[in-house]
Amino acid sequence: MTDGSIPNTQPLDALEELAWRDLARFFVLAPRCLDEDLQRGANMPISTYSALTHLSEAPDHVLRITELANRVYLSGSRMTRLVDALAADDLVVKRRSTSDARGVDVILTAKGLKRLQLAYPVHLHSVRTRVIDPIPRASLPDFAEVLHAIIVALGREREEL
Amino acid sequence: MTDGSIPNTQPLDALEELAWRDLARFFVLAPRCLDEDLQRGANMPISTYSALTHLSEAPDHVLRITELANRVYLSGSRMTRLVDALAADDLVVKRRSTSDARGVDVILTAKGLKRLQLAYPVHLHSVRTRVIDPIPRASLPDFAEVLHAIIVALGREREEL
DNA sequence: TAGCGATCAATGCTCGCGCAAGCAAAGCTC
DNA sequence: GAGCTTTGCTTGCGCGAGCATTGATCGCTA
Repeated sequence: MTDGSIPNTQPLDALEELAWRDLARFFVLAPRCLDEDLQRGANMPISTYSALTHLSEAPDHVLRITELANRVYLSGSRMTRLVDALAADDLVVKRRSTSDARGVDVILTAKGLKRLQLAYPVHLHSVRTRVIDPIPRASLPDFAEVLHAIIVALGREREEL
Repeated sequence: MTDGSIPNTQPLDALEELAWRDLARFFVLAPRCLDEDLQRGANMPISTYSALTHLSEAPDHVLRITELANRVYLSGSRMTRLVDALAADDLVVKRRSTSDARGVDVILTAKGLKRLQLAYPVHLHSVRTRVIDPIPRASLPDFAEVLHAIIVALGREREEL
């Protein structure tokens, strides 16, 4: 807090309570549901899909492990192992960075791209069906804006308690 | 699909993409953030908090393990172990159900209630700061409604693919 | 240029979680 | 009421994820 006011512990009113319950349900159910869809339809976990996607969007299909970890919201250690697994399946190639000998370049292979292209429509359909299409088009702009405000608030963590 | 149309794999437009990205960030960041807050402020993981809350709201502060698992969105096996841990700390008591010898009643103790009451303001403040307060009051009704539509869509899983 | 702190990745470890199997009790059907 | 099925919980196990440590390298500064 920048001022000396009492921390906000006003109980949630009925409407806030409702919104909160659904938000909580959302962040429990959504990941599971989307992951299951992708698993069933393309035999691929979301973490893999996300990593491949970010690689496919990167210049030359190359990213460093740390950078990839940041974008996928995984820890560095986890990404090391994920990349190892992908490399074992020839979906990516690991190569010592030439410019920085500490770093490792992760390069998407043709096989990896193919695999991603196969999974893409499955995931897209899943996201549409489960999440996007249920949002009435007219409500979308407002919804996106509110959501963004929440994300920003989540982002500025660790001030006060 | 009930009709014979092609599955919806229309790529997301710009606005949908924006909303989707923030939703995805939300369900990654929100649980972490709220869990960290509660851990730091009350030394309690969210799963424990949720279990204790549901118990405190149940008649006589009693719930069966399976029922508790359903409400907290955990598997039965996980709940068995969680309840064991809570029982080890005397926050709950396990007792063979009298009406159904297969079942186990989980009963919130005075100590458990006390512990919950200590954690409550911490979590409330966390939820307010991170999530609820960033929502402009005027947008709340619409937001809640849209969110609920999404939850419903998430709920009716496993039709088509 | 020698040294020091910061950064990148790899590795060992632990934890949370679900699944599958097992067991006991309950319920159902003939 | 004997057997099959279902339900409720427990237990063994594996997987995904983060943390802490280590080692190599980089960059900055005296």
